[in-house]
Amino acid sequence: MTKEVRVRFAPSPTGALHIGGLRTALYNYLFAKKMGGKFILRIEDTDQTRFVPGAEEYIQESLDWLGISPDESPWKPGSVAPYRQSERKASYMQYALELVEKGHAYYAFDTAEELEAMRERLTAARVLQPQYNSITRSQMKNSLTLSGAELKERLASGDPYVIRAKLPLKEEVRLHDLIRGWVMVHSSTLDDKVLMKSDGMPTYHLANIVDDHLMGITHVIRGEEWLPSAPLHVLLYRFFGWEDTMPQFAHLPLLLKPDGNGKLSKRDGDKLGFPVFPLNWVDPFSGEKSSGFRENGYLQEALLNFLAFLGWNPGDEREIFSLEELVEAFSIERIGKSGTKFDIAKAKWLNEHYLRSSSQVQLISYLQKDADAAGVAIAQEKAAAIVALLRERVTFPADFWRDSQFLHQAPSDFDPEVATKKWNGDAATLLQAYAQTLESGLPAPFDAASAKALLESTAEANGIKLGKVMQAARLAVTGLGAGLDLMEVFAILGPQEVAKRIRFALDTLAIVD
RNA sequence: GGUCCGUUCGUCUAGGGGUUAGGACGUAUCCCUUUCACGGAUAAAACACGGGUUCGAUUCCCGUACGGACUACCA
Repeated sequence: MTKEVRVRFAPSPTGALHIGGLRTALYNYLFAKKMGGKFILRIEDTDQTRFVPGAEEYIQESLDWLGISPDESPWKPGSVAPYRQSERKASYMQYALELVEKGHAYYAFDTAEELEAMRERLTAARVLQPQYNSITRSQMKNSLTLSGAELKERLASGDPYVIRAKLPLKEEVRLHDLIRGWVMVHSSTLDDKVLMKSDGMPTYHLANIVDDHLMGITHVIRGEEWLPSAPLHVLLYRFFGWEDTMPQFAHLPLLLKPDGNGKLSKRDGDKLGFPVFPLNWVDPFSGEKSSGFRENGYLQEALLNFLAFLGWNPGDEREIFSLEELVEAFSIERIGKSGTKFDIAKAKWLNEHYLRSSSQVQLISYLQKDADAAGVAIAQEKAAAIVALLRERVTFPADFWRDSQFLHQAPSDFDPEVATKKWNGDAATLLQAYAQTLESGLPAPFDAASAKALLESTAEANGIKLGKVMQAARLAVTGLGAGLDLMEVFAILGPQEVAKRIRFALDTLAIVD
């Protein structure tokens, strides 16, 4: 039997969870469930200067909303707790020290100014990549260049220092990526990355390797932006002697801007008018607001389906997948290699699909909720009729209310273009007669069929062709030139309201024949 | 600049040495219809370029171009 699959999603609580991060979380979840393994959430808050209050809760709420809650997390600790790196702080130093002892890391005392001076010197000497590496470290202030006595003294006096990885000068580092195959990088292009910062916190690189090891992570599924540092991570596993349990890597293609160039960013959403975050978010420091898919009316099933297909496909022609179906169909092998442009039109289409397959009761509740908020009471029967008429033509839940405005309130003005083109003497004559009939009281129930029959007979009695005046009738009653089946609208409004609206139109609209 | 990754219709993609290069979104047209949608049908639309390898390359290899990521005591 093989080892249980354990994957982790490891965001930093530095703000709202980006939609790309959410997709990474989804793929981790899908893989874990597919393999019968565990999906773990670890908060990577080693940069105290970037911590943003509320960001953790935002992450949690986003995952919960999508239905991909982690099996283990800070809020649901498993056997490898804690799940917040700030709470694991105490354990990292011993690992860094272990590397120092093994000769794979060293203390460095260089100040920010000295580092800057080094880079300037190197740049002046036309060194292409000024970096702290196997060559330049010999000229810097570190435990490799300082005398044993001075090192002891600096350490004892509490001089601030970092611990850097000591990378080999010449070594081909190979790593196998589940999505990209073998990736080869020469160690001479890597620099001596900082492992422990002077504030006593580890950097991503150290914390990540140590925690993945300690938490029994079997597969690291993360964004492509980590690919360049993956060779360093492989080296660290080797330094620790953990190579035989090193997780497998899968670097996901990035989500790109819809118009082509670059990684999708927060600004794109603002600019193009669609969200790039799952939920609304207000930055606690700047007060800046970002809108979310959820509040924009996207259904969680739709966002899930949309996200899953950004870089993955099942290999056949199915497009509509529930979370369970995604789990069933998912495989890392079918994740694409190239960056994916974010196309909101597809998300809208999916949303329409899921909205239409929602229950009548659910859709009515959307309408009623918005009506309540606007202080309008809609009889349940009327709401049901509205939803039935609208369900094939909405994209978002809020459309039920928005697109049924004219059913709740008589038009105060009329589409001028339609009025000019369609309003004529015949229409006025017919509607005048129709309104009169409606006002005189009707024997039969007033439904779409009887409303139509009555309109037809009225037209016939006046020698008017119905087709010529339907648009005018629509204009008179709704103020608009297009929309729902007019007779159904009449039925919902009822005879008295229809007559009243016709009277108003007759009084308001000028006849231009 | 350097390192690494990538490149099939506008977009998401299937495919893979011999195919009419398939699907979906979007777009257009037609049908349905009192309008608009829905639905149905149809159409336009792609293998970045140049060399190899091969009987044959969109598919394999190498270059070029283009795009992207990374290049912090951020993750």
